[in-house]
Amino acid sequence: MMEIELPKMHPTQQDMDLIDILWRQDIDLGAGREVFDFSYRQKEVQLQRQKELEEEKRQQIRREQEKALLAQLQLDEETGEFVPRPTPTSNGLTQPNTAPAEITQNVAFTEGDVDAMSFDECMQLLAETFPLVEPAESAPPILDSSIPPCTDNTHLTMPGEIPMLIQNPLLPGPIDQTWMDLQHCLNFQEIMDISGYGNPAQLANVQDFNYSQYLPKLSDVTTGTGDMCPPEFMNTYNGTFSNVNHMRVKTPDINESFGPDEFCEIFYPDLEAKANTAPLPCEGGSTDGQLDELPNASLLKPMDLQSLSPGNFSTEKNEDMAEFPDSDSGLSIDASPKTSSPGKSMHGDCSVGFSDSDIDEMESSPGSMESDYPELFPLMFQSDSSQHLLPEKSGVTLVQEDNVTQPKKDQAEASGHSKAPFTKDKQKRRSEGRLSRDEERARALKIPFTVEMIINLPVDDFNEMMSKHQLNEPQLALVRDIRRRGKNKVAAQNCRKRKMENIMGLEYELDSLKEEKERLMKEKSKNRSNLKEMKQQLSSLYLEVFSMLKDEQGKPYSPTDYSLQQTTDGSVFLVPRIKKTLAKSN
DNA sequence: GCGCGTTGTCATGGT
DNA sequence: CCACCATGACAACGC
Repeated sequence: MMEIELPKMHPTQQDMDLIDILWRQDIDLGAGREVFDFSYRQKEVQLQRQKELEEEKRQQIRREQEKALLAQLQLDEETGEFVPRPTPTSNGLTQPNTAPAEITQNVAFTEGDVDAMSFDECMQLLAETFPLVEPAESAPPILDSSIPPCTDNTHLTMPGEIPMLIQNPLLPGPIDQTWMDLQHCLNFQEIMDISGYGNPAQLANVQDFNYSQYLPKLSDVTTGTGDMCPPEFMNTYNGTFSNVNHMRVKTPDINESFGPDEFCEIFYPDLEAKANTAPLPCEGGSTDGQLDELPNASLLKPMDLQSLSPGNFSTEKNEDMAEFPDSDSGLSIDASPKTSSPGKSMHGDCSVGFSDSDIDEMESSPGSMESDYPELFPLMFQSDSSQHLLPEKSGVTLVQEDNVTQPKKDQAEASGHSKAPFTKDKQKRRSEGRLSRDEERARALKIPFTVEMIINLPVDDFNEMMSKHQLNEPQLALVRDIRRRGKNKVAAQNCRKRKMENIMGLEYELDSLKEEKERLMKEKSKNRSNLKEMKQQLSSLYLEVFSMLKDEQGKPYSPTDYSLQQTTDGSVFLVPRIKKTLAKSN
């Protein structure tokens, strides 16, 4: 429908299907945009009466022209439609009312190279245009099922001979208006979009396409609208048919056998059932795209990185030192500097072991270590970047050189240590305890840098800092491992944050897609109901037109024997259906 | 003691 | 080749 809002996000296939359907609906139903121009239609209505007067004068001339045109048509036995013949003939086709058996349906109308459309084709077109309702809507039983569906819905053209036929002045004004309404009904959904559903003023002000020139003569047209049309349609066409309401209904047979309801049931026997049960094409369909509207940006906004302020470490230093943790992660103090994996280098000759007594000793006098190595402190201020990283306690952890030569704890020792009874304080601050592990190791190896510096200094500064100190292999290995672990820890934190943000974004996206699906489902349901109503009104109008068509004997035309065909230029033809059966009998 | 979440760490692959 | 980053996997820890 016109009120469809284009998805803000990337259109999914489901969206595109629906849009395509609705787009075709607007185009294929055979009306130009000007049909819905209210002012244009008003102007046309005013001109209509003048044209009617002129039509009276031209009626006689048009009759003769009709004879000439019909003479150019020949019966196609396969489709029962008129086929333009190269050379005019003198048969009785010029009087279709008197010789209906000789009128045939034009097969060319149904094969795309002509623009005439029968009512059957209109219904086929509707069924094809709205696969949501029914993918392959069966033709009504009373219609010629052999008529192929019109495949070229948008570019129907008239053969060269047909324009001569449309000059036939056979239809009085009311029928003319009725046919305008019929075309209007074909575009009913567009009308509803423009003026709201069932706006009688709009519906009545349809433009004059001079249909009356192309319809067979209706010398005794009567109206049965009061019996045949739904109340809303009577309201819609009160103005249109005001000049013929006085006429007496003379087609009770049609009313009885082809009332609007019955007619609709014939044409759309399972419309409602299928509309309710037809699987939704979007069910389970992809819902790709449409994500632009998702405010993922805010959700995915990177969180602030965890503060790496060295002060955090300093505040816990005493506690951590008091409870020197296990070295399960191991010291990367391998004899070989190439070995960077602490777990694999645990058993190096440079490993440092810490006993509880050692821990207590370090805890007892942490500050004394700084005083023992005062010459190392200036290093902390070599670079600007390192200054802010300097903890208030300076983080310099130095131990006696002999500790370096002590056997390093291996993994088993570390695990055994971890299984030793922990104090409650340590259990509270696991992270700080883990973080202090590297500090303790650095202190054990007398690394003259803080862990924060080791981790956070840029590469150049870090290398410069390292170059200014002669560190042995265990110290270099430990520094490298501390830096590696520290950076990896931050990376892991960022990675986990991103993961959580992605999860949140996906959850939000899922909610948005669910809402979009629900909205589209409601829209589809509304479109289906609108289509159903449009078809019903079209059927009613079709029957109403038939009720007013009379032959020269005053007999009504039967919808079972005749069908109405309309061209894109508004020309309407009354074409008999019976030729198909005759052709089959042959 | 078990389950679950958090955190640190390692291994690995990519840049 | 090295440094760095990203990430899965694992283990320790805390609740």
